Amino acid sequence: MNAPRSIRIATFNVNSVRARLPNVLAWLKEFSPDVVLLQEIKTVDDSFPRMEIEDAGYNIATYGQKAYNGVAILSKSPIEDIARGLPGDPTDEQARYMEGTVFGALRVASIYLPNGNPIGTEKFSYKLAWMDRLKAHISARLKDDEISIWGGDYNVIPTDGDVWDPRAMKDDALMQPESRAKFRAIQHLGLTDALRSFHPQPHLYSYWDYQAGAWQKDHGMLIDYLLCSPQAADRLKAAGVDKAPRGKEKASDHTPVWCEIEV
DNA sequence: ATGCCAGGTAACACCTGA
Repeated sequence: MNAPRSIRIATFNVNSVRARLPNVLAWLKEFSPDVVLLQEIKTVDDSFPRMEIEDAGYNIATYGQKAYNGVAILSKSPIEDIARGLPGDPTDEQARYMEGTVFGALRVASIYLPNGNPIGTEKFSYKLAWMDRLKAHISARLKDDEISIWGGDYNVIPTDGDVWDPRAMKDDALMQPESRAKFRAIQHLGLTDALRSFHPQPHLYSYWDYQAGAWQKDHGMLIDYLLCSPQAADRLKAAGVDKAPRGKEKASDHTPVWCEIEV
C-alpha cells in the first residue's frame, strides 16, 4: 500500500474567471490547493484562460456557458471520468454542475446552485426543483461508496448563525424555510459538512456583498460548502475558510472554503 | 422602500447576482 497523502480541496466562486485571473493565479500560488472547484466562471469553454492556469500546474475541466453560471475543476492530478450537467431535467441548459475523479480515488463535484431570487417567481421554483434533482443524484451516487465531495456555492443560508443579520435577509431565497429544508434533506442523506466538523461556531462566512461596505463591516454569510460522503468524512484532517482573497483588490465577493483529506 | 457594487453583453442601458 502507498503511504497516505493529504489532499487539499477548495471551492471558490470566482465571479468571472477572466476578470479574476490575476487574483486566482496569485491564490493558486500562495495557497497551493491540490484540487479546486470553481463556480461562476461566466465564460464559454473556449474562452477559459486555460494556458495560464495550466502553467500554474493544474489540469482543467470546464463546463461553461456564455455570460452566466459555469463551473470548472482544477487538479494537480489528471481529471478522469468527467460528467457535465445535473441529471433529471434534459431541458435544463444552465451550466451549474460537473463531476470528475482526481488523484485516482476522489470523486468531486463543482456545484453552482441557483440563487432563486426573487421568491414567488419561477426562479425560486427552479431553485427548489434543482435541489430536488441534486438530492436524487447524490442519493444515487452514495450507493457507490466512493470517497466523494460535493463542493460549491449552495446559495443557501442554512441557519440564522450563518448570516450577519437574519432579519435583513428574511425575504431572500437563500434563507426561506423551503431552501433550508431541502439543504437539510441533502445533508441527511449522510453527508458531512467539512467546515462545520472542525469549526462549529456561528458567524463564519464565505461571502460578503460588494455593496454597503459589507466586507469592512463583516456583514457576510456562509453559503459555500464542502459536503463529504462517509468515506470522505472518515479521511477529513482539516477544514477552513481562506479569507485572504476577499481582502485583495478586484476580489470576488466569495472567498475559498477548503478541506484536507487523506487518501 | 430603494440603492449601494460588480461583471457580461452590447452599446452608451439592462440583466443578473445574493
